[in-house]
Amino acid sequence: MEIATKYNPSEVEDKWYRYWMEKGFFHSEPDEREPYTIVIPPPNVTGVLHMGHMLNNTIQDILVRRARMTGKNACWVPGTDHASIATEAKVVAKLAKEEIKKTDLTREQFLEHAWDWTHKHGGLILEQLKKLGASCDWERTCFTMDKKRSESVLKVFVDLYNKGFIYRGVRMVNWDPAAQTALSDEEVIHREQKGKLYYLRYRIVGEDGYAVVATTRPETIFGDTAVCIHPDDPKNAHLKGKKVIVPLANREVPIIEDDYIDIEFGTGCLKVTPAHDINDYLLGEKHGLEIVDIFNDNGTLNRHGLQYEGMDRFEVRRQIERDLEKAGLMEKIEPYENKVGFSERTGVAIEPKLSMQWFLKMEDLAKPALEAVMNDTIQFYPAKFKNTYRHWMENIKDWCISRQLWWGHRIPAYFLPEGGGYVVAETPEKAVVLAREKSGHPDLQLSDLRQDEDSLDTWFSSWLWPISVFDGINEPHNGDIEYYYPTSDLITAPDIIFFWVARMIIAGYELRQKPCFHKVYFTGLVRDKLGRKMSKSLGNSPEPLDLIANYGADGVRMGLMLAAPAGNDLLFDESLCEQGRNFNNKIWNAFRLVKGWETTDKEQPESAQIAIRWFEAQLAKAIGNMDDSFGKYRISEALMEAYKLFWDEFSSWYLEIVKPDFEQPIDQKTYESTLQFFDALLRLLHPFMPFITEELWQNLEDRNEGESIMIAPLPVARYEYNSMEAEKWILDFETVKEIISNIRAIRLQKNIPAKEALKLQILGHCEPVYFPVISRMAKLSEIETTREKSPGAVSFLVKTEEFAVPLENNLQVEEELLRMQQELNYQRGFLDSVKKKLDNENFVSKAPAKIIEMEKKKQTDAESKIRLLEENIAALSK
RNA sequence: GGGCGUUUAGCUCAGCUGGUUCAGAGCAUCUGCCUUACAAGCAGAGGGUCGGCGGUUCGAAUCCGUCAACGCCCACCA
Repeated sequence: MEIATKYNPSEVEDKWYRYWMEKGFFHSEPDEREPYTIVIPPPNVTGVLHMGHMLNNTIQDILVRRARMTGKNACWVPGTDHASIATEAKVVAKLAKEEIKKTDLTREQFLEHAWDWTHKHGGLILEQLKKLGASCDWERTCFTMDKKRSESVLKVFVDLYNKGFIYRGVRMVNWDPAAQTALSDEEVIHREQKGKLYYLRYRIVGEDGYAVVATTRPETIFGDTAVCIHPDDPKNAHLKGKKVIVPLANREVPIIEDDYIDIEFGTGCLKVTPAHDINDYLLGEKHGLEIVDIFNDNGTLNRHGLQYEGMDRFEVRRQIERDLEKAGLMEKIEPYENKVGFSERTGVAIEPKLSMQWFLKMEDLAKPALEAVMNDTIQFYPAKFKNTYRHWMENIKDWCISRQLWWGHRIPAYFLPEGGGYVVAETPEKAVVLAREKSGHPDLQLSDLRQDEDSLDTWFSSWLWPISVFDGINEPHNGDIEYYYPTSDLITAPDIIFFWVARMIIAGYELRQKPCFHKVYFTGLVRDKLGRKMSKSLGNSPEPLDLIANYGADGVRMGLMLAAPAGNDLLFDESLCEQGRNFNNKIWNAFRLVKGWETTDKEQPESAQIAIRWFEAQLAKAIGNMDDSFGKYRISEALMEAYKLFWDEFSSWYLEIVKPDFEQPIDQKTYESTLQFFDALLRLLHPFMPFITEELWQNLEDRNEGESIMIAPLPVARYEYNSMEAEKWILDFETVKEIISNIRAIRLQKNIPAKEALKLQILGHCEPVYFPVISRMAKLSEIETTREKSPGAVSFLVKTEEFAVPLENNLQVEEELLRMQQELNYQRGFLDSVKKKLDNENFVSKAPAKIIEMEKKKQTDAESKIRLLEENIAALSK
């Protein structure tokens, strides 16, 4: 069979993915096996794959594939999120290009456009995941706004409303003037801003002079309804009880007193704008101040802004600065840095705004969810996120769940024709029934009711995800939810710990009285190799599908996993994919070698027997180490274990030992063992690199239709983890490797060509059973056990045993002497330090016996090494 | 302003409850090899006073204190 010298991923990836799909290997149904469940963090329905998705989904796929191979019934549920703000913004932008304004459309018309857009661009990201090899159960694909999920959302809303957790009220909320909707606190990002601190003069009514007020937002003066000072502030005491005139607006407002004021800040005078600042709002409430809202929903000033009406808030700030100066009402301007909130989605500065919104009371709901994480019912990896979580949960605020958007789940509240009352119901039909009851009008019709215009925060559907994907809200006792819930692992990024993770846990306990998952693995952020966040604007994010095209899906997966210890950000560089690709190639070539062998019934060489015995032990150890690493979610460590096992132990040592001479056949026994090892290695590697392992596994032996490595069991170790016997074979072999490496080093130093066979003299002890291996790997013609080495032989020590390689005309005696002298000096120094320790009475009396034993062994070893070196030096110097 | 975390080889990171897995791994680097599985490779080698200072201890990368740098999260001082 002719096989190319390089692995070509593109030739096999699609083929095997199709095969897996056709055979239904990804699909799961409840059965008697233990379930292993992951729900995907649903990406935005119209989003495209980025490196964060690649990382996140690679990890999920590794865990799912591994679980499947350990005999669990693995189910990975995929799906997408309707992403209300993001998607609505995209649709609005698209309409704008067609010169259609959202305000010109009815809700129904707009939604039609939005669904068109969703159907056109939606789900692309899921297709991209298939290229990565994701073994999702595609038959279970969900969308947060499909029928069942939408019904679930409404049902939960009604349920929580009826339990008294949901209320409606006027509150100060974060207003996004671009999206023109309220946002939750979590959707606001605070950033340090270089701005100015303006000192404005408020003329005192009835006398000369001013109250000087410091503000960062002079454009809000039109909303001022008071100026506040500290009651104990001597420098502003003269203002007590007076009134001042708001500059430009020429309105009189009272001076009020409150100890909320920081006397030291600015002038100690605060302008109070209850409509546009949360603190001012609270002050206003306390002092019964009027509330003047000066902004339109889009961030321009309304009629209260007088001559500035219709201008944008920032434009007004610039203009008002000039106008105040002109009017002589600007005392001074200082540069100033403060934190300003920005919309996570649209990036514009948030406007605190009073408005009527729907809220979810969080305090009681949060309690069991906090408890579950604190007592490790739900475990976080890494655990440091427990702190973050606790802090948030202990200070949790009510969740503003209404959004002034159309794309989303419309709030199922229906207003009565008169009196401002409303009813909450899952369907309009039920609403009518309730409305008739509530209003006392039995002939009330649906057309008499007006449904709330708002829709729900996207996260109000995402937080149900682990339940809703199994339809556990609509059908709380169906077979799927009973079997798959609680889910096993959640793989996500820490930036949505509050948005999503915490709220899912809350929902899990409130709606099912159970955790929604057992373990949460937080991935790091994917950064570039300079540590910068990958972003479109920086242009430093590689295109995932291009990477796959260049390095193969397996190569990219490995590149990501090599860089990704749990919880740390990973500095991604394409060279990591190169390393992944190289590894693929290594596996490929090992396969070429093994498959090229012809077998014979001749006897098995001793060296092969030794190699097999050793590799079984090495394999067992690696399997144990990998189990251990997976148990701790140290996936990159598990991968590195497999990587070294395949490359170093299997390829460089095992295969090199058993490899027959050129064009010679191999004995049947060794061949079979080798195939078994290869099979085991492929299975160990399969979760990391599904495609190449399937391709090679299918060709390693004759397979039947319907067989696949992805449903094969993981290899079982022949020895128990850390078994003494296996340890001995491994340790012995380490010594053998060291002997071989020493001989190879001598060969290189002395410039002896590979073809020239060398002789080895063993002066110390070495088990003869290893002679064939040493002879073969070091290319020896003879091994001799002797008491005296040949003159001119180069000697070396392995542990405390001496070996020598006799050389015909070794001219570099000087060099040899120097090397030995250096080694001697080192050993003497080492011996001194050990002796010093053993002479220290404190050490001998306080250290444990085991440690003292070890120190004594160090001493005797060093002494014997010194003796040997001294003898050798003396002999050479003659 | 509070809280958390990081600092170990050129780079990315392991080193759990102090002692032969104690100074490690991968990559990169250097040297020699185109040795018929693989140059996307093989063989060999070099490289760190474990951020600084102080303390506890017979013994500290590991525990404590302190300082420094960086990162993240939270917070309504205009």
